[in-house]
Amino acid sequence: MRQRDGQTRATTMGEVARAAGVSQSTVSRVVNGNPRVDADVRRKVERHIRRLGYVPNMAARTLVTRRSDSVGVVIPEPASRIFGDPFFAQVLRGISGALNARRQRLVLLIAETEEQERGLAPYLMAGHVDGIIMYSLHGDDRLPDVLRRRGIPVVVGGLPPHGAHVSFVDTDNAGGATTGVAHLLELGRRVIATIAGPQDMTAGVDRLEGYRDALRVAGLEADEALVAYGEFTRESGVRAMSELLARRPDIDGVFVASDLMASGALEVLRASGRRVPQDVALVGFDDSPIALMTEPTLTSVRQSPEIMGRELVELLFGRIEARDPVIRRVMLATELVIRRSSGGQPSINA
Amino acid sequence: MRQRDGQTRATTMGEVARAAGVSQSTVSRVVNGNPRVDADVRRKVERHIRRLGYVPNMAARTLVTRRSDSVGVVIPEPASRIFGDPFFAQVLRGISGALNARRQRLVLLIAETEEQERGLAPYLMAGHVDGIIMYSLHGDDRLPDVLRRRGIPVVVGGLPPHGAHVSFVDTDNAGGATTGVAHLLELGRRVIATIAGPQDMTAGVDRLEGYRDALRVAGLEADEALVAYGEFTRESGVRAMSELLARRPDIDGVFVASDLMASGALEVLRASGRRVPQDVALVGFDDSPIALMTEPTLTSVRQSPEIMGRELVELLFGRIEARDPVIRRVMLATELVIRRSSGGQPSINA
DNA sequence: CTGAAAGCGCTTACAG
DNA sequence: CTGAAAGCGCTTACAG
Repeated sequence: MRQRDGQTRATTMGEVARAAGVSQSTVSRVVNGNPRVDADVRRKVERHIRRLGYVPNMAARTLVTRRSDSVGVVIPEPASRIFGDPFFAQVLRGISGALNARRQRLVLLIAETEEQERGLAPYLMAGHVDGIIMYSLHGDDRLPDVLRRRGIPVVVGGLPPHGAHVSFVDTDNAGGATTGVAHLLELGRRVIATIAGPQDMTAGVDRLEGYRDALRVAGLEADEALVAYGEFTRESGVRAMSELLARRPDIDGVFVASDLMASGALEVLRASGRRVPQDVALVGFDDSPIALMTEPTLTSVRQSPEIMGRELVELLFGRIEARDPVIRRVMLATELVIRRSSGGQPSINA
Repeated sequence: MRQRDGQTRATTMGEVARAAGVSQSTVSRVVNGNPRVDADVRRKVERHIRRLGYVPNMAARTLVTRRSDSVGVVIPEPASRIFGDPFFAQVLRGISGALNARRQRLVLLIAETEEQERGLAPYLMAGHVDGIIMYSLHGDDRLPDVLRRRGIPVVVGGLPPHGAHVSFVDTDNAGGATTGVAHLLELGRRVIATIAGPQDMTAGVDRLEGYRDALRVAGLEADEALVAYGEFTRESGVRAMSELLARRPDIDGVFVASDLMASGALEVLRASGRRVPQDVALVGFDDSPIALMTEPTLTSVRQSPEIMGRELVELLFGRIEARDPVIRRVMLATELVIRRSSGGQPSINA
């Protein structure tokens, strides 16, 4: 049915019903796979649905069922990180795959500023999504809690900075960092610096804690001159490594809280005339595709962003479907992948 | 209002109306910023809206206005590429930013298989989105045309493989490739190979054509032994470079149709004992963040994925709002950014 | 400027 | 197994 504006008006359920000589209720039952429909009637209705190109109107359905079959994914992160760091895309892929399997849609909501994030709240509460996944939370982001209080199912990737009143999936950041630093210690490094992540994110805090734990266990005293901070970007890795070298030129090992920052650190080390790993051994975090692109390739703590995405979806639907009020915490293990930047014995899976 | 299941039932417009002692029509006018409302009445209604935490139900609104205020973004691409190649995220960012500015929502639809893509059609036609953006099209993807015939506004990133019946934004792939190869020629290279992209994508075809044009203009004869094909992934770059070296060990320049493939090619060149750029000069395409991570850094043809994203949104809303039936083609310029992998005089913007 | 009423296209008891 | 009817929460002529 063509209208003045060239837009094709969609066929309605009532039209299908009339064409097939049945009631609208029957068409609805056929469309929704209700088994209590006579096989012949079903076939007839299906034929007319195909012939007329009928597609159910989602808005009408949502209005009555209160299910939109879509999930909002909120990433409060500025441009600079989202498109530089493979992590975001990988988590998103995990989410997308799991959602596809459930025939649910993904509404992507990137909030580059706090103001934009605040603007999201009304939308998220308007029933356009059945549940919400957030990840890469900063500081005291109140949105998860606001949504939860509204009764909207929400789950979070990464331990929320101010504790969790919602279910979340986290990586064993501290454990992973400890393993990375322990590796450097085993290789005989003794002046081990770290480039930590942002301290308003638990991933940043926990990886730094893991670094400190490993040194403490090894009986090495903590030296704040060996700690520099970045924002999980390449440029901040460049800056942080320069600072560290200026403060402690005798550094012989560096644990960097992300591969992207490690790639920046590597550049600075090389520019300073140091050989990696001979003079300075380097360990990154993420085991992202970047780890294979640098020269030398990066030893890195592998996390599983795709699995995190998948688990977030499972957790969310636990809440949505079972109305499960329990707060669940899923912790994902890490694994050290040894490559050339540390000079260790390469892993099989490197 | 708390229900049995702990879900908070949303306040309706009627409840706000009753509380404020006005009609539902008036509340609707206030919510939608209709100017024909008495200032005092408006204030009173707004107070009750805030007090009750009223948020309009999108499904109900969509049902009558036929506008969902959301846009579907369809990327028909397997996992391997989407999360390895910064290009996708960058285009997405451009789209997301432009959509945010218009207060429109982004429904992300990743189709990893043709079957999944087919499954998208009913959803896209169910009125859940006001328009559709597709990019990274392969082969004879019929979806844009199917949607167009349904009267659904659709625009495409990259020239559609089988010609365009829809508006699109494309990069000057051929021109960019020609510039890249001309750069190698100017540096005195004479045995210039190429790693082309997939030939079921116009970006792949056009960049190869640009390579051939540049050689033809220079009076060099075409040699198919100098052409290898990849799929815009790092691994395919590794494979293709190995093939090329086996066929023509005398190669002294390579134009690679993407930075990700170039990073793979670089690894093979280095492993073969060749120095880059002294023995083999390398030019990539994209000027993605990867170009800065390799050693040496990559000379590359810069394209503007974020601008592509933004332009796609503009084009789409031209269709949606003006019911503009004209097919528009937007062509984005490229720029050669010279870094160390080609051994040329570095650009200021490198 | 304001309100009563119809209608958007579905689903879902309810009755048969 | 099938149908008539109510209702989901809005917007929008229409009348005043």
